[in-house]
Amino acid sequence: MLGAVIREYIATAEPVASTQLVRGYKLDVSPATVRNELAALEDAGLLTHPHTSAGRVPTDLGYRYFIETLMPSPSLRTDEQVTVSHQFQQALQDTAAWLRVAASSLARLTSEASIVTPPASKRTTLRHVEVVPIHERRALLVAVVDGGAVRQQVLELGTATTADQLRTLSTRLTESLGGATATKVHAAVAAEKGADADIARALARILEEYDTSGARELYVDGFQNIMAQPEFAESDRSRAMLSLFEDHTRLAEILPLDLGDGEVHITIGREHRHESLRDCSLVIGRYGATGDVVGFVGVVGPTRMDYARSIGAVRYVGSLMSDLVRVMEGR
Amino acid sequence: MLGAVIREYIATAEPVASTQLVRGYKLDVSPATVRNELAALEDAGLLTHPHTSAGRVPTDLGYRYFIETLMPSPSLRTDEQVTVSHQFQQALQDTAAWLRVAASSLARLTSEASIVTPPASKRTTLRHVEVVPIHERRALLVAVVDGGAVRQQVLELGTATTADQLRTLSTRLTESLGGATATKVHAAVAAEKGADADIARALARILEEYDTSGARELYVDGFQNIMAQPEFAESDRSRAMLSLFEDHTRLAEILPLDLGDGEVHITIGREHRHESLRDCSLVIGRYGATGDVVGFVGVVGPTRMDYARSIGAVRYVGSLMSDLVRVMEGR
DNA sequence: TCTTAGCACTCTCAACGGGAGAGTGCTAAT
DNA sequence: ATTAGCACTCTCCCGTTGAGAGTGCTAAGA
Repeated sequence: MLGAVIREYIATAEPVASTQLVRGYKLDVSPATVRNELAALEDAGLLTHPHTSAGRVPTDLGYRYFIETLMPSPSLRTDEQVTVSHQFQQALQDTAAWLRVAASSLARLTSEASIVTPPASKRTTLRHVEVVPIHERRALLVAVVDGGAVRQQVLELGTATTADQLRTLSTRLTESLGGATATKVHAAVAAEKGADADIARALARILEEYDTSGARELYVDGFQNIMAQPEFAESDRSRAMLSLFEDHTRLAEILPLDLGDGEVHITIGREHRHESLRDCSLVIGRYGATGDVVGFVGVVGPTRMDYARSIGAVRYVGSLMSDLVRVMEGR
Repeated sequence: MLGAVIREYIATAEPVASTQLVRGYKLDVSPATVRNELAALEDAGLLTHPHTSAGRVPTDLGYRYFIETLMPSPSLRTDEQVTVSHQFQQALQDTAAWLRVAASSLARLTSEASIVTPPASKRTTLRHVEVVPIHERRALLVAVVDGGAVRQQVLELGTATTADQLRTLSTRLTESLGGATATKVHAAVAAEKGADADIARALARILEEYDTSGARELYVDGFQNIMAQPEFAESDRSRAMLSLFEDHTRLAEILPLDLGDGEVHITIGREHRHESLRDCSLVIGRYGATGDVVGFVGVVGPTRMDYARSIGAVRYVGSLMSDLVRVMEGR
């Protein structure tokens, strides 16, 4: 019965009436009987109604109970999986596009807003260092880190340096610092002298930036999907959410950093700490390979959301992202 | 007088009444006189009023006239320039952060939404090629292009290859293809054989992607600023705009691709082709160095916007971005 | 004991109307 | 050319009203 109310409410966004349930689900009982049942569910705290003569609406607790005991097992249709997986194949070459593709796939699959963070690692290691000449006293430091991400930085060189010298330097740095963590690179700074120490310091900083597990970057897509929902009709609702996502420093407060691999974490309505997420639910999954490299994919929408679908989509896209990370790790 | 109406309307978002002008600007005439003048401006098409007994509101044409003849010369205060320039200094090292910093600076300066596109070039040249080993049969192709942008791509290698072989290959590719445009790289594909031809093809594709002048990427910030404005109280207004910015393929329709260097292009309300920008104005500037490398910085807001401020901010941030591009070009 | 028909009750929502207030346009006087 | 005075118009707010929806309760029936 609770399932029927939730299904109906998800579809219509209107409070569900007793007669509506009898008709819609061909129940062999009268509306009055249904009303009794609904009243019981309301006493249990799983439903409410906005005013005396309105139909029933699920509470946050109702959704929670539904998800944990009644919900059909979440999975995508095979053809949807194929479509998404195909898009990932296409983006396989261009690593910069992965996160965009993940976000847009999730948004399209669920018709909600999606969020994706880049992979971060607790102990990022350096894979390759290249110093590319720009000018005789200026160069671009390109660092490829474990997981395949590339970071670049402009270097001001103290002395004029030729391309050949830079190439030698690159080779040397890659060999001496390849596989090193931030702390190891820091240790190596002492061994280097003069300008090279500056470069080592810059590398250490780059690695450290990756080590901070809080995501500094966030890919959001499909925000307009949820803005179209009636619960966001007043623009200050969506504005509050948008401001949360535009301010990347507050992101860590949302992400379930202790999430296990392959698990999906769901927060519903008032379970959130943030006032602005009061009427929203988050479905967040973790991706990554060894447990060292970790990123998040998720879906944001009104509490009235198709949880089975969202969970299925988050799981699937998360698994695809994990595959990509594994590819970049050389497995 | 037009200036006074516009100033007042920008500040209050309410239709401006004759008495309000007399009081606010200490005019030595009666409200009736002001009304006569306002009526004349309305006949000229520079003002309207929403209904008979309401104050005056500027028309798109009114704003246009204001900008072109009456507006105070747009520039930022020195301390604001210093603040922004300082933020750019801080981000100087991390090239990936430039665009983010530009977008957030613009948003903060103007309290509007800001848009920034990455620099693109009509004839991108290759600066450096590096093939980084991931696995014995898999590598990461890292290409540094003219302007300092870095693109990466996963390569499946036909045969097992050692790190040393890849290093030699990188050096050879950098030397033979350094400074080459997409077409030249294409020509070189023929000369290469086997797996190396694949790599060359990938490089050519990367360069071509940069050559398409339409921006594929867009940094947006401060969207919540304009959502707070009364003209966006109904959420479908802002939703329409958001959908325009989320769909990057439609961006080229907005950007004034033929804009001269250092110029600022302004479109007001119904001057836009897009229905969803009907009540918005865009202030867009171009940045870039030689004219080869080109990107856009801009501000989006309601037509009721502080144009002087927006133009000043766009000009200044644009010039800072141009400086950065010049740095990356080695000058 | 469970179900259900019947009915009173409550609350929302849309439509209507009137009155206050704001601001204009016009006219006539200076 | 300016302006005082005034009628006119339109919005906005507020209270009222009636229809409609849906419930809760009660009492009768299986």
